[in-house]
Amino acid sequence: MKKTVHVFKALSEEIRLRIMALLEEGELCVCDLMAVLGLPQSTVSRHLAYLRHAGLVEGERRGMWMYYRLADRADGLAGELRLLLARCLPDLELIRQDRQALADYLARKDQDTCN
Amino acid sequence: MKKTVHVFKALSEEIRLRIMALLEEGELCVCDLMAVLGLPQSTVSRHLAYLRHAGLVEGERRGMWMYYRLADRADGLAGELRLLLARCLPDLELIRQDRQALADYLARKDQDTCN
DNA sequence: CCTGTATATCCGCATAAGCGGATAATATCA
DNA sequence: TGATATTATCCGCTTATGCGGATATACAGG
Repeated sequence: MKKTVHVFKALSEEIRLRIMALLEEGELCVCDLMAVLGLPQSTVSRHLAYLRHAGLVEGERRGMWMYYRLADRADGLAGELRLLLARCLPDLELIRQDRQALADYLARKDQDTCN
Repeated sequence: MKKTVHVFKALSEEIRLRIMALLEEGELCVCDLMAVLGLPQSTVSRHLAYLRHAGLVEGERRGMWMYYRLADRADGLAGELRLLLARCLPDLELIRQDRQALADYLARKDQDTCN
């Protein structure tokens, strides 16, 4: 029961819902999320840690970067909630804005790499 | 977005999840929930108010009693969450115990009425 | 009205949770 | 090893949340 409550708590915060929606687009590192959300690093890392402890997200270090993605083998509740979020979050204007900001950011990032 | 967060907050509390599971069995008044959960009246009423404000539950006064039930016309998110809870909550031992306690309580109640 | 019952709300208190700058830990590269 | 970049954690602070006794409100019956 504690675990169930913890999963719901993890999703009952605006920034964490926005992060979940962004990770739905694919894995991202902390600095990607900082740039798109416009939030300080400690805030982003803290929320990612919360989501990770709830089993909703998993991280993998590659070099200096920590890449986060939605947890693959999410058990019953977490898995169902992921599907639910995928259906319901795009209804929210702020979520759509974030996803557009992510697309813009990734385009800019790729372009810079070519310079 | 605030509404979405509010709905998740409503479900990220043990007592409120237990209440949701009990109301899945049918409408109940505050004193029924007090008896089954073994909690003081102010605590039960407060949690019911929280669930009501989140649109997950609705109440109807009949005489001296307020009967609460799961909200019928739950919109997108609330509706999806109700289905999800119906699937996932019975996995939890505490929830099954509560439902058994409810069944016992209702049986006793009916019997007393016949006296 | 007055009394008793059921429920909602108020209140002060204790704990939890979010914030973001500061610091520590980890990794890369010279 | 030293300098730099990325991320995690610590810290003090503020706000939010839950608690349950006390009080207020709503209703039924005399």
